[in-house]
Amino acid sequence: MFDIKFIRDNPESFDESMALRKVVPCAEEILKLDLNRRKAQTEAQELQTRRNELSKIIGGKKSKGEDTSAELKEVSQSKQAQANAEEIAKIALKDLNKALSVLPNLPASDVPIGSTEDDNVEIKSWGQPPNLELDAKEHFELGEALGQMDFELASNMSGARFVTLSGSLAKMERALSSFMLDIHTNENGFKEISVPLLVRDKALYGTGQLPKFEDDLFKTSGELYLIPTAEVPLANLVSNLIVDEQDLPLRYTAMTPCFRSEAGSAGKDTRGMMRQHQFSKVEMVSVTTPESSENEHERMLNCAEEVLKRLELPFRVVKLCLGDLGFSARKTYDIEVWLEGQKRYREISSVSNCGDFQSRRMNSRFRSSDSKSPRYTHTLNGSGIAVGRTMIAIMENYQQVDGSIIIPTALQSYMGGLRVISKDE
RNA sequence: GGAGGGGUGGCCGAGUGGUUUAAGGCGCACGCUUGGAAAGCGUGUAUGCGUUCAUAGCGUAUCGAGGGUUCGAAUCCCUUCCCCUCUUCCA
Repeated sequence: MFDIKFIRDNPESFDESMALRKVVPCAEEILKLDLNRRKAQTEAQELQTRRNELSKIIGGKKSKGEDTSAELKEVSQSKQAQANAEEIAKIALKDLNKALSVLPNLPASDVPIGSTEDDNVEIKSWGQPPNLELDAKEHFELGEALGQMDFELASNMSGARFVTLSGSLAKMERALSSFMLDIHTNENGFKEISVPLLVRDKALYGTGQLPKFEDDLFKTSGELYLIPTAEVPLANLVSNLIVDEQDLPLRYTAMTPCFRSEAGSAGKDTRGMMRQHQFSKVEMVSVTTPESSENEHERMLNCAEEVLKRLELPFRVVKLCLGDLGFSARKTYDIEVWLEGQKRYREISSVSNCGDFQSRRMNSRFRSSDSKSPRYTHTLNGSGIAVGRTMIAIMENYQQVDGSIIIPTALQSYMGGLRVISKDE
């Protein structure tokens, strides 16, 4: 959501920035609504001022038993005009908010030009692809051969894009969740939160999933939606709050299942656990001052990278180009992990700085000593990291000729000391 | 699920149609006082929007939220959200 005052002052540069994100110029139309609203509001307020005066006079006169018919007449005459002005102002505000609510965030100045993921820019890489001597298999082949990953059982009860894990693979999902949360809470200063998995539309509006992306969400028969990421409940922890500057940054983390309808991704990653309706993810959210969000962004990226480093999984980091940028983000880094079975890097974490975009929608502010009125916070979110895809990476990169999986050293204590997952365990 | 009670400023709390432009207290900030502190005294202490060069003034709205009645609503009516108590059911 944007500051209407900013658009008022910079309509041309606003349209130019929006054009980068393939949004047709709309500043003129928006400012027209804004002008109508202000005109009508000013008119209504002036009439209200007079009405308030008259009411006070009437009150005074009535208490003394004096005649008030003149005042009553004046009020009744202006009543309709005021109601009209109020109605116009109300509709204009509604239209204005509607128009603003579907506009994506403005990209940061250093976001690369480009329209597809091929235009993303690699900024660093870590580790070397293992380049196994064997004919590397994909995770679902390995998992099914181990008898611990079953897509058919899941689809029988839930349909496509679900999986059941069993035995050591089921345990690995739990182990990874604890492993990641421990890093973020013990070393990175994030506070662990247990959050609701069902939220109202208001919360999803705050983080930007609504009103534009309802199709990507699962909605219950009531008014609640299943969360597509813990970013939603974590960011909304600060909605409608004014926090003290000294309490910033706020850093939250949570492990939750995430639910996505995957509308529009038919045919994409249909095999395996790559793209499911339900998956586990550890999420990080930071709430900062505008001055420190850039640094926090780099910090959060490091926090996510650290998980892969400990697991000794090779990865690279790309900066998303304009066309690949999410709706609420002004800048995003994706971490892509090497998958030996696919022989390519695949997204395993997305770390975004949303600037004040979500904060305006959520009305999340902070009070600082150098400003009389509260200012909007900046919000950042990042996967820390996707648990399901981490399992895929471990399986594919640590596979052995006999189909067993070596467990990364750092994870072994979380697996009760287990070092290898094999079929005859 | 059933019955009842309640949501007022940072906090507590008064207020059932008109000097409430929300009493009073606490907290906080500044000032006076003091050798210094406490106490005391004084002043100030919300947010949005509009107007504006202005984060100065002025206007307007906000007593959980949204509508309504009225010349006038914290107060009356309707809808809705949340909290509490009892009861019921349940992990």
